Amino acid sequence: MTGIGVNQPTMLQQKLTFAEQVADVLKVPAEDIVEHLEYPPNPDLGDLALPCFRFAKTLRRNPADIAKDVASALAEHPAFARAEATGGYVNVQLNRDALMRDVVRTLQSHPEQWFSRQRGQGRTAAIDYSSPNIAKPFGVGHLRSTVIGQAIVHLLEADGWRVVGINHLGDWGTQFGKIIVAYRKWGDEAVVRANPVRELFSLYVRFHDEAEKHPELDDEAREWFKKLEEGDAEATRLWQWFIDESLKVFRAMYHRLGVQFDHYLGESFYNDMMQVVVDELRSKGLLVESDGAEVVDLSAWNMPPCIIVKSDGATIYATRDLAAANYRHDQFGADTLLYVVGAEQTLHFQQVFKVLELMGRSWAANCQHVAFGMMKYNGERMSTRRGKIVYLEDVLDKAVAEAKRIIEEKNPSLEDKDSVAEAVGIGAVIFNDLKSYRMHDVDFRYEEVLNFDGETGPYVQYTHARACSVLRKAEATPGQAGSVDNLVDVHDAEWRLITVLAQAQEVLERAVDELDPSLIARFLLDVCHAFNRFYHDCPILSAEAARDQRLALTDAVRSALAYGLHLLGLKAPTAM
RNA sequence: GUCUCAGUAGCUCAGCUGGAUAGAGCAACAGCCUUCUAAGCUGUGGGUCGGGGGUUCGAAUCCCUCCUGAGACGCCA
Repeated sequence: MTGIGVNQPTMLQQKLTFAEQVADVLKVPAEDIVEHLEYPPNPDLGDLALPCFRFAKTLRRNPADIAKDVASALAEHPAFARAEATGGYVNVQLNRDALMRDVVRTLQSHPEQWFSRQRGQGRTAAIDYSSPNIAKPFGVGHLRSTVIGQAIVHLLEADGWRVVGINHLGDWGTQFGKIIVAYRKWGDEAVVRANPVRELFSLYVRFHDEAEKHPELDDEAREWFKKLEEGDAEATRLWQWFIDESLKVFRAMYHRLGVQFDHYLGESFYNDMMQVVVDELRSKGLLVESDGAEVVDLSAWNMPPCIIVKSDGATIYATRDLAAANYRHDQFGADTLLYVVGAEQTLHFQQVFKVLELMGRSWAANCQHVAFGMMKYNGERMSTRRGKIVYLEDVLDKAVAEAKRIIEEKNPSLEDKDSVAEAVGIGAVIFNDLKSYRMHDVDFRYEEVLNFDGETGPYVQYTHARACSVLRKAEATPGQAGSVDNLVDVHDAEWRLITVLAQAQEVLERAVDELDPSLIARFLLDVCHAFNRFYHDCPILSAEAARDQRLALTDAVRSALAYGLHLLGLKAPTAM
């Protein structure tokens, strides 16, 4: 366990203290013991537990005896209030006062320190996320890459990384030939200007309909894309116009979602870097001719070949991704490249990463495809071509309207109803997408997104607002409410809350290591549940001796939730 | 066909670097607001952890195999 610089009283530190105290007894390095410490299934048993069965073989003693020795070794240390051997387990109870003081004090003033020890110092990650296609609507399908990516940006930054967020817009390819053809045939400038993305998209859908009956349209589209590649003035003008209009709509959507990028770099940005990649591959002898195309043979790694130059001489997305990877490494100084892209592109990224390795890029090992499952609707795959898509804008609007309805019903005197409704409605949508495992496919259901009860974004936001409300009633300043200087007996509900809050660092580190925001989402739900239980069981303002410590604890929860919500990209209204 | 990923309560999921009676939420039912925001809290019912083998003191978790679903499998991204 190197790297714990400051002597932080997090649960991680408690574990380390435990491990160091018993390392001699078990004749095992402390860091190995930390790995095996766990939380007892039932809080009555204790706060931390060590199963001793695994040490039985090497020590040639039975687990129950080992547990007894471990327990007596722990009894000597002030951090532990009680250590007990039960069967092959050692259960300890921590010193409540000490941990509570440190959790609350740190959290009140510096929540970011409570969550992290800045392991990413000196590292830079470039992360590719959202990356929608120009002239196509922003559907709920794109939500996943967008919100997962944005949350990962926050997680890495929280752990000390420098992060470069990149929106790899789909602004190139034969699809633009199609849209140009469709626009020239059936489009109307005024109509497009009024609602650019939706109108361009319906032209695109119409193109596909008509092309089924009139295949010659496809040839026309190819011709127009070729003109675009050759710099034809008309083609370029239309293409640029589509991009400008799309970006206006996308930026508005990102603003609503609280999503930001350091760079918008579309696929077309790399056009003039392609030849360099091809030349390098060729000079390194990696390219082989195959059916008229030039490919990198990957059969030694049990993968199909990676196509670099198509048989018509044009490059392809793999080439583009190679160029982009080099650019991100060289220009942004990124030592780690992340791609938040759907799981259906897994093979493609494996190929690209392998080719980078073959090109001798040492950092290829730090490239990672952060894959996620597919968003479906009514169990069916959404299809942009056929126009079968759920517009994200519609989803957000419905969620916000639902939030507004609930506010009118429950808290009609609330100030800033509209901005709170916006924060809560959008929070519901974002949280819903972040809370479950990335790799699962999700079937989009309105009834689920529009339900604000239980394990939802609004529940977390509500709990935060509730804590804020208590502080307001106490006329206390957030960040310095109450005090933990003089503690009176810590109630079980208070303690339960402390033990959850104390796990923040472990959770953040695991979320970073696994690039999985859902761990943070579930942690926040645990905090909320523990706080609401506490809120229900323990009077705060009307408490006598315990008033100060409970107020401080409430403030600590407020701080932790505000910070956690920020990590996930949700707003934290102080009232709702 | 090959490869990858998934399969846990009616539904959505957690638990998966092996450990103590498999946990939440939703839905259903039953309680709790003259007291700090009931978007809350408590309780009840609900499980062959896809099936079968194996490893182990111990398997939802690791290995093998089969079944089911999704995705990928060369000139789209």
